[in-house]
Amino acid sequence: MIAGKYKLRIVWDLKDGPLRYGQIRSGLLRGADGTGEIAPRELSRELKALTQSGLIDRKDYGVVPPKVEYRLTPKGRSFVPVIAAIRWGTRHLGRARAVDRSAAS
Amino acid sequence: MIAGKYKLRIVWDLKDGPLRYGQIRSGLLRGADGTGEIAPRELSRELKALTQSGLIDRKDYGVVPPKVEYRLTPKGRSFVPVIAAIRWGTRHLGRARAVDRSAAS
DNA sequence: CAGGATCCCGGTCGATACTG
DNA sequence: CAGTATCGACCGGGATCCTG
Repeated sequence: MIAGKYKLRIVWDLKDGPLRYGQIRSGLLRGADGTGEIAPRELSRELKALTQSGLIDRKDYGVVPPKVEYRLTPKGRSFVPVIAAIRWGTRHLGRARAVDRSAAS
Repeated sequence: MIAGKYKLRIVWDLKDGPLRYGQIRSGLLRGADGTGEIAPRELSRELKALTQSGLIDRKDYGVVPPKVEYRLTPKGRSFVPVIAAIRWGTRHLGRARAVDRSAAS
């Protein structure tokens, strides 16, 4: 259900409110230089999978230029504490990648 | 660090005490009929990775026939609650595989 | 008993180009 | 802006056989 390289990070990034496709994409940058970002195809697939799993919800505003927002469903929100636990663990076990701009914890 | 198909289950199974190679293997059976168990190569690799990550500890008794025990390190033990959180989540989100013989929770 | 060696399949993910 | 289409590399993992 949460398999995939970005699913956890996506859900985590959505915990503070809805984000648009491009915003999610920006949040997943691997390098500060912009190289090696997530391929649109990949982001699209992960979002689709998360939607089908019922963790997130897709809202298409049906306008041009396109505007689509993704937000957590209740189910998705119920999963956030689990991710928090994972993050807590990883932070204490070394290895944390700490790609967190929200200065939580 | 916990990537891999069996790592979480291995750590989880070790939470109640040390287990020998064969015991871990038995605990990972996928079918009750014994078909499709984990390949020894795979178990070996996951155990090696977990050892290098410092989550488990390998104790070789150096006897014949071979006897090797694996146990959690403090670091590994500190990770158990995280797995518990994951299990809690999955149980509440559907999808739980519930391969649990310890009747916990 | 606890692994190592070998072969190979399939899924995941990356890069690039294109579009309503 | 929010995706799709296409091609291909990587590698996790399965099956089987072998060994100190």
